[in-house]
Amino acid sequence: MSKPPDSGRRSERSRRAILDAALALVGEVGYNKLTIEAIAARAGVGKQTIYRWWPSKAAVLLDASLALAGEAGADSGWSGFPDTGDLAADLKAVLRATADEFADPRHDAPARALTAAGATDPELGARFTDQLLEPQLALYEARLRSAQRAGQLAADADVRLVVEMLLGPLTYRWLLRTAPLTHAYTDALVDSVLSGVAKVTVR
Amino acid sequence: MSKPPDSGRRSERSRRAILDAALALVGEVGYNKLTIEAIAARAGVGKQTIYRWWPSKAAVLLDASLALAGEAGADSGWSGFPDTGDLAADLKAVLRATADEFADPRHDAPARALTAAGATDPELGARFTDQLLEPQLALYEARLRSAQRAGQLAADADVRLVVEMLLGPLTYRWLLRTAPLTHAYTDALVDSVLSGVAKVTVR
Amino acid sequence: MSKPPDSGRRSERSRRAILDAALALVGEVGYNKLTIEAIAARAGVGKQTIYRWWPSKAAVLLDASLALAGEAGADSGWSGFPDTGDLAADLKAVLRATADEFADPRHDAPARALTAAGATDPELGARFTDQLLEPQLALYEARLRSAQRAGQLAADADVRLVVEMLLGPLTYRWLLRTAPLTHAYTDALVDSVLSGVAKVTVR
Amino acid sequence: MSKPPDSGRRSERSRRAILDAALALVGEVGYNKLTIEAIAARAGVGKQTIYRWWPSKAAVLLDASLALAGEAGADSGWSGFPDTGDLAADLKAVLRATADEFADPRHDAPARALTAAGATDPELGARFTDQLLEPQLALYEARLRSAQRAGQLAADADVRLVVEMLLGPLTYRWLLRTAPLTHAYTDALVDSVLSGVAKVTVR
DNA sequence: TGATAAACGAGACGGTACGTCCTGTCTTTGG
DNA sequence: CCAAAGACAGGACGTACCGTCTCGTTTATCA
Repeated sequence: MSKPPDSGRRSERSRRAILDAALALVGEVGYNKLTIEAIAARAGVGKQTIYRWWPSKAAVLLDASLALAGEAGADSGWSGFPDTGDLAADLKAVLRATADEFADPRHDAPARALTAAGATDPELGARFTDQLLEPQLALYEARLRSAQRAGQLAADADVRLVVEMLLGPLTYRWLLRTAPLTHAYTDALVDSVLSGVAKVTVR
Repeated sequence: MSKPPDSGRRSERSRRAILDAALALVGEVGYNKLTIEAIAARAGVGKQTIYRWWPSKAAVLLDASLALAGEAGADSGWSGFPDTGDLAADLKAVLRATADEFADPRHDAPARALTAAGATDPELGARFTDQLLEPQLALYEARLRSAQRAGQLAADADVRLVVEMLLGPLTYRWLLRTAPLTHAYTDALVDSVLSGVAKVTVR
Repeated sequence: MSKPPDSGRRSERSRRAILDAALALVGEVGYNKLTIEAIAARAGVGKQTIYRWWPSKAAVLLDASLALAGEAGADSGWSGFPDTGDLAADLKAVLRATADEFADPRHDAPARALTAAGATDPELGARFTDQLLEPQLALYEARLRSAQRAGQLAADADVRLVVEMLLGPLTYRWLLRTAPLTHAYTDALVDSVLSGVAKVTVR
Repeated sequence: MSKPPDSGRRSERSRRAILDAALALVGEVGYNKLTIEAIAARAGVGKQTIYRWWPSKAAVLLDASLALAGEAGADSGWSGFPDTGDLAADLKAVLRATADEFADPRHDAPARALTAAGATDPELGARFTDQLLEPQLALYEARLRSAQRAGQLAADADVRLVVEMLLGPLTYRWLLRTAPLTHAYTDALVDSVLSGVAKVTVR
């Protein structure tokens, strides 16, 4: 029966310093060499203050990424998903932006670390998925449903499957580094997903 | 000037024991808690014998997975990729088998571990990709090119992109555990990739 | 310029609870594992209330021992040192009582703790000596001076030295646990101190 | 079932460095502020190397003191206890030397630390007594028995008691710092112990 | 009889050291 | 003459307390 700490007394100053230090360090030394001790030292904080509020370095990084995502959203005024009426164009725009984001080291390092840690640690993976991933996927799904209503997407299409057809290949390339993430690639991906790759015979 | 060890004198007995111990332990305790010391103890081997031949625990696991893949191939008499002439059927069969393999804990644990480690460590990732992944991708590509020659696949389709459209979503679901890998899912994936998801208007 | 706290507002309830907790805990876990945090928890008191009034756990224990000694004195109606006119008998009675007290765990634990702490920390040692030890020694000295006036003790004897000859060996055995503290031992000690151990030749 | 380490493989170099560092540090910062971490750092040794061979910092210090005592004995060619035939003179010489030793900070600090630690920790105390103290006491006892045979000491005197009458008061003054350890004091002590302090009436 | 100021309980904080575990290297020894 | 066994220097782990510092909450004078 360990009692949870009183979050009312929590020091916001320390919380921010820890998240900032974690983000900075994961970029500098990588996830494997990231240590709680180094985060504490960089943040000017006692180790216990980290252990009091987070169960692992992965959890710290998850919160740091959430904060980063929150700021990024606020900064860019990205309230939602574009919906110009042209599904292909909208998807291409978003996938290009996503590819660019993956190319930015500030996001790349923590995103890789979390994805990898989540793949290995189911509990963390669940939190990662729920808190960071799903909200994004929901935006895609909303846009796709709008397209369905507009008659641009097959009415019986599995919206979730379509999202994964778009993000799966992109994530695959990014994570496994099998090839660079160019705009040409994401554009081709959108086209292929929408129209299929089988040879269309005259009917 | 460290001299590379004489691979002629290498003990096959120890090598196998180490790989087996690594596979067993990664299943028992997970990758993060897998230690070289435990592998050595389980294998009845001195630590130095591991350090002599592998640079890291990830490298041990990579070799262990290669050995496992070799055996699996030999066991099942899987010489190649089916080519019955029906592209969709062949892809569905292979993707079903792949999904089943991901569901087998003996493969799941090391595969997750290596994918995660490779995502974080570029050098290991490169070896993982080259030695384990690419050979498999090549089989898909060969089958797809055969389909192109047979007029079942668009002649201008980017074969590599198509492979990623098939394996990307599958890997995405597996790695992030967003949903279970059912045969219904893989079948739907193949269909969607081949025919596209956009509403086909009468032309 | 830190202001000393206002002792008028001091909570007697807390003071007693702290001293009691300290005595109880030193008996349970020993001095080395005695912590201010545990004392505070046991006493149902904030840590600051301890730090406000005592500089160290040793100081707390010293006050606790002083209180204990006060009570013990009050309980047993021990106002002074016996003076029946028979020096040897009086000393034996007191040394027996002292030996018995050392055998009582309620006194043994804090006494050992304070003696040990005082041996290592000169400042604490000085307070321990002045406040607890010297008052007792003074009683011995008074009795011995009375004996000198009665012609039972050599007029030129160094009274302080004699006290140490009585308490030194006793303390030595107790502290170093070289042998049990029996009444036979204390009796023999008194006799030996008074008459000496050298063979008395006929003169 | 933890296995004891193989003492055959022990590094003599590390052992000496640890003992030397412990002695140096206990003199510099005192026993309470002596930390295993500091000893390891000063000795250029991993902490584990200390924990492998000693259970506590007190045990390290005990071994260090044993080594010191061994050297001191070897250095000074102190083969035994003087036996000139004059018991009083011999005892005075040895007690003077003992008092001088207690005045030497190199011996004072570790001796205090061990005595205090042993008073609090019975197991350590037993080792301290057996390994360091008893061998010295045995020398006193031998000299006293020799005096008994020579008719200088009462034949029925408890030799152990006499030793404690000599060392008890000395130790008492040293440990509690009630008064300085002068040669005048040790001389008076010897005389008082031998001839007693009671007024000798004409017989 | 309230106002107000201090001491109080609670406990988060920046730190230090603990004792354990593992890393990767080096050394000894037994088959 | 290897290779197992394992000691070594190093360093991070997660925990326990240190002594300091707010937080509200009692108390308990004095205005």
